[in-house]
Amino acid sequence: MTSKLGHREAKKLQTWRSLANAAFELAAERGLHEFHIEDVAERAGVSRRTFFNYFNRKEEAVVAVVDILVEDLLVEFEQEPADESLIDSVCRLASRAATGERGPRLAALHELSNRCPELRPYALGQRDRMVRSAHEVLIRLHPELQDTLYSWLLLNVAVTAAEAALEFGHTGQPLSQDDLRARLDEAFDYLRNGFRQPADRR
Amino acid sequence: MTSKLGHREAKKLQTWRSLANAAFELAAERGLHEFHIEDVAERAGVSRRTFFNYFNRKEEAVVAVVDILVEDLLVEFEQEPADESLIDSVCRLASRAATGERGPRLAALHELSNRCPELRPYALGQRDRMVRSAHEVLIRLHPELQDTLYSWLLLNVAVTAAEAALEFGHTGQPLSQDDLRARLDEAFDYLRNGFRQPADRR
DNA sequence: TAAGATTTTGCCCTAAGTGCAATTTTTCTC
DNA sequence: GAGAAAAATTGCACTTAGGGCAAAATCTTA
Repeated sequence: MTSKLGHREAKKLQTWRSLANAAFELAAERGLHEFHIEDVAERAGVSRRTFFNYFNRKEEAVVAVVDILVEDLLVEFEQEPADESLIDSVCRLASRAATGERGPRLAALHELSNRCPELRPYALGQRDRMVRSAHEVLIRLHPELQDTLYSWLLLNVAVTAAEAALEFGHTGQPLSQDDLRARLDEAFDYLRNGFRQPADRR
Repeated sequence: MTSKLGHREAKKLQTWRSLANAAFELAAERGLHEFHIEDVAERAGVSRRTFFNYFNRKEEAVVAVVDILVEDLLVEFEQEPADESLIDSVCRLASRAATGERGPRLAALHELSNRCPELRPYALGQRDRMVRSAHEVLIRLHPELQDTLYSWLLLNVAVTAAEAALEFGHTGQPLSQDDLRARLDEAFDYLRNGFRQPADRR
């Protein structure tokens, strides 16, 4: 990740991460409106003006933690066995995204954007960028799928499925890892076999 | 729509629409940054302060036109024949959303949010709210699907399909109605029959 | 038509957001 | 390793967003 970066770029990445983490923590602790950009800068050990060199608004910084969480996912995705069914690869990708250590932090952000409606658009923007990055990787792995509806739909649908699995328990308490995996399996079963009426399938 | 509203509420709706339209027009004419909220208020014939009684930010007002475009769609959706396959209903809903007179304006907003990255999060937020509204209608029609992954996934996937069909021609010129319908059919074919590899299907 | 409820508006203040130039930090070259 | 070049950080100034508050205007109801 940080492997081949000069000192300068490493430091930039470092402050970027500090700012993103600080913003996320503050939002999680106090709520989106109960802190100022100056607070974020201070916690990140940097000046207010510098914050604006990295982000345009508070909300952007808060959701940016997702980038930190998923960057290694894309690397793993790029190394999937090429002979495997694409949908299996994507399914495992989505599964890894929603489970493991990532789960709690993603869920926290998710809950945060439920509590603060102003945050939601930016969370969605983040999701959108994530899908596009994944799509680029996918096209690099399968150039023959360039400009096909299939590739784009598959990824969007996979992320939607993962989200739905995450969000589905509207009950407040987080899902267990097993429950989450079961939901993901259900969702991907629809993807594999088509959206017939649920009644048809039972 | 406007049928059973008192004079007061009708007027509120009226100014809401004026503001949304004014914001959208200004954004389309000049670009998102080349006008101020004061301009929106002026064009809508209302004070600057009043703008903030309806929207929190410029971007919200710009994307709000979508609400005006889709409100009648949901009414139609609610009146679908109950004995029809749900996926057929949803498919027709998506098709109606993307084609006809709505198409150009939705495409315009879409293009606008490509030109102005700051707008994109709010466009996504709008889409999200739209899906949720549709989901509420769907649950009213099919209460047995409440709290199922199926209903939520189906709708998300349908909208994604419609969007992908709209967006897919990245070529600048808008798609013909026939092309668009063909893409929608392709997308919904995946939904009906599952996401096998494209190669498996030909 | 008068009292009550709701919306609009103006005033004012804080914080967001940005250009610019000075300053500090890193990189490059010899 | 010293000094020039490049890039990042910072402070300062200034415009606009965003929103609280109370007065004015408008609508509703009896």
